[in-house]
Amino acid sequence: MLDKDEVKETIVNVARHIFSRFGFKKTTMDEIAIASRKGKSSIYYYFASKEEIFQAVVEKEASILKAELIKANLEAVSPAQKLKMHVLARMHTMEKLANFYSAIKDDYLSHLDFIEKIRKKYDQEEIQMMENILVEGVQNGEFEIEDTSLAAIAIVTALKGLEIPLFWGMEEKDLEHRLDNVIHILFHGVVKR
Amino acid sequence: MLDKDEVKETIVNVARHIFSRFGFKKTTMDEIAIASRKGKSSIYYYFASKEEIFQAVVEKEASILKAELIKANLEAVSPAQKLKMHVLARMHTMEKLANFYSAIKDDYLSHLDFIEKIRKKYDQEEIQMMENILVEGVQNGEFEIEDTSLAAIAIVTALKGLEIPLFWGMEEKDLEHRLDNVIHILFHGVVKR
DNA sequence: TATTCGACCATTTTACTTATTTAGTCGAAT
DNA sequence: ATTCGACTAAATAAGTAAAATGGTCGAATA
Repeated sequence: MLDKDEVKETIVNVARHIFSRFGFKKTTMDEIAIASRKGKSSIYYYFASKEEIFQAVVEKEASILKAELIKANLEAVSPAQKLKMHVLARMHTMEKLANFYSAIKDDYLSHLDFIEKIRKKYDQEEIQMMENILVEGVQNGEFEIEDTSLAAIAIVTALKGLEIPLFWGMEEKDLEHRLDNVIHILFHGVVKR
Repeated sequence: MLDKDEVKETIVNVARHIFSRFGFKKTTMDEIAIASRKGKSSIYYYFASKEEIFQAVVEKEASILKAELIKANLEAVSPAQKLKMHVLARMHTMEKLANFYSAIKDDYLSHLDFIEKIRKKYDQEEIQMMENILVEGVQNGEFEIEDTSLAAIAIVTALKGLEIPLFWGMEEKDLEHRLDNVIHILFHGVVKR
């Protein structure tokens, strides 16, 4: 017997899959209901509206990224390795999640406020994770950073900048090349004085 | 008496202005003709099609950026200053050109091939400009870079990543903050060993 | 009590037809 | 060499009726 939250999660996963094909507008509640093997009204028992399901999917996407980043962090041992793993895990996870963002391209503007809200929240968390890595590296003697807080913001900002072309379905093939560049910047810097 | 190329340039400038409001599809040749104070057929005397005008506008946008970068380069004296001026000039120019790219959002996919072609060409030139700055800095003793070629690609890639949010009309207010981060990365590096 | 369901409604979207606009042409005028 | 008005075929917008869709409700089920 599944409890309420488990059913909700199942529905969210099903919806995530469907939204990833043709976006928000072109997905119907009937589709979600059928794919969830439920009556439409049952879906409405768990979620108040299509919008609410959509928002749950967006949160799910964000939490998947977060989970992958935490996993990468735990697997790596040294701070330098953590940094590298973070960058790689982030980009490869975003590559997977890109389906969804690419599909909701047309619906993006009408959900901008919510999506930005979620992303800002998770950005803060990512910056915090990054700063922890950097602080550990400094204590470790592996890194030499003046302002870890600013550096964390700089790195996460750069990573966010890199992910966007992914969403719009361009230049995916260039991902590895871009990653090399980013890691090169982070590890060797570009201009040393 | 204006010669042919001057008239063409006038038309392109007028068209650039009009395309920047509502994009490609929602702009009519009659509008362009009226705004150019010409008959529609006269426009067709100078350009074979609406598409051709549009492409000329795209090239114009790219060449404006290039001109601004060259100007910034000439004004700065030291390589470090050139680097900083390049970044600032690029972002502030892109902020101005963002109108256009923001307006053609809906038409972007149908002109993707041409736009990408133009951008790739100018990217190459920008990377070359950047490498010249870096090489000069190394000779100067101001910079210490292992691979100036790779560094140039890395910097330009990072700048390109940063410009995209601008096109979609988001986070413009964060531009200065983002710029600070980028300059911080470039000048101080992030992780020094 | 917690959950599922079918029947139902108001609103939105689609499919289709018709009217208008638009990209592009052509021959004459300057 | 350049401009223009009149013209056409094709694309787009406007209008409308039919279908689909988001969401509700009360009864049924477990």
